[in-house]
Amino acid sequence: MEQRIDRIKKQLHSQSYKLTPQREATVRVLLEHEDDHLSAEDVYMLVKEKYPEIGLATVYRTLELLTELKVVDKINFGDGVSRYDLRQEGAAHFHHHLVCLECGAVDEIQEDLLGDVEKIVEKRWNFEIKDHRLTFHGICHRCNSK
Amino acid sequence: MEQRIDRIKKQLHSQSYKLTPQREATVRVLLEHEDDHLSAEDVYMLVKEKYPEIGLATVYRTLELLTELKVVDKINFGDGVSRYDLRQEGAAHFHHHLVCLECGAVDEIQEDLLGDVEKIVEKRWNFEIKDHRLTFHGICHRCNSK
DNA sequence: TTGTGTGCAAAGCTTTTGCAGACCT
DNA sequence: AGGTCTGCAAAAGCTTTGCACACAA
Repeated sequence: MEQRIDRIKKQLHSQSYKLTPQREATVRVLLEHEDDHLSAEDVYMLVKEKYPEIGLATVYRTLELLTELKVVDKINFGDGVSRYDLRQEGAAHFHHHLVCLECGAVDEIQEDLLGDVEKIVEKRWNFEIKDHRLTFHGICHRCNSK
Repeated sequence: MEQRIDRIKKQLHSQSYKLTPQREATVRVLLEHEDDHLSAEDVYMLVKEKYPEIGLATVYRTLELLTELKVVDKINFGDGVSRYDLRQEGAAHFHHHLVCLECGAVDEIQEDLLGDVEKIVEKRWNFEIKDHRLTFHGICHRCNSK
C-alpha cells in the first residue's frame, strides 16, 4: 500500500505534479477498493468519510490526472457514468471485464486473453494496437448456480 | 434497403409497436449511414433534413426502442456520447471496433475473432456469455502510412 | 374512445469550468 | 510574488420526462 502510494507520488513528481492531501486521500480510496469499479460520485463519497472538506470537482480533477498518468483507466459500462479502475502495476494491457446482466456484478479477468487476436488485427487490418477494451455481458457463475 | 425496413417493421409489429413515419425516417438514416457510428444528435440532424418537424426526444425514444429490439447496438467510445450502430442482420454477436487515437476514425471488424477466447471464459470463469464489446485503441493504417 | 406516439419545454444527471482564495517555495 | 491546487457555484453537455395534442384502431 505505502509503496504503491510512493510510486504514484514519484510518477506525479516526474511530471511536476504534487501529491496533495486531497490527491492522496483519493488514491487511497482507489487502492482500498481496487476491485470495485467506482464512479466519480462513489469515490467522492468515500473520500469524504476521511476528508470531509473535499470538493467533488477536486475528485474529478484528480481522477482525470490519474487517467492521464495511466494510473487508472476510465471505463464505461453503458450506464451513463464513468468508472475508474486502477491499473495493475506494470500491466501493459487493460484487463477484461465480465458484467452480469442479472445481478450487475462486474468481475475482472487480469489475464490477457487477446494476444493471438491482436496479432491477427495488427497484421490483417494493419492497425497498430496501443490498448484494448474487452467486456463480456452475460450471466455470472453465482447467478447461474442459483 | 426496402426489405430491411420491412423486416424491422415486422419486428416492431411483433411487439405491437408501429413503424411511424418518424421511426421510418430514423431507421432510413441509420441504414444510409451504416458505417458511421452516429450519435443521437447526428441522427437527429440527418433525420431533420428529410423530416424537419421531428423532435430530438422522438429520436432518442426511437433509438432506445431499436436498442431494445436489438436492431441497433448502443456503444460508447468514452467521449460522453452514446453512439448507435446497426446490427448486421442475423449476427449473434456484436462486431468489433478499431478506434484511431490520431485521426479519431472508427473502423469495424465484422468477423468474430473471439470464438476461442469465449470458450475459455465460459469454461474457466463459468460465465455464460450473451454478448461482448471489443474495441482496440491505436493507430490506423491510414495514419501509419503517412 | 382508448391507447400509442409526438413535439416542446422543462427537468435531471454527470461532468467541466470560472474564479477567488489558500498554500507552498 | 508566482505558481499550483482547491472548494464552491455556475455552466455545460447529453438524455429523460411531463404534458397536451394528434392520430389511428
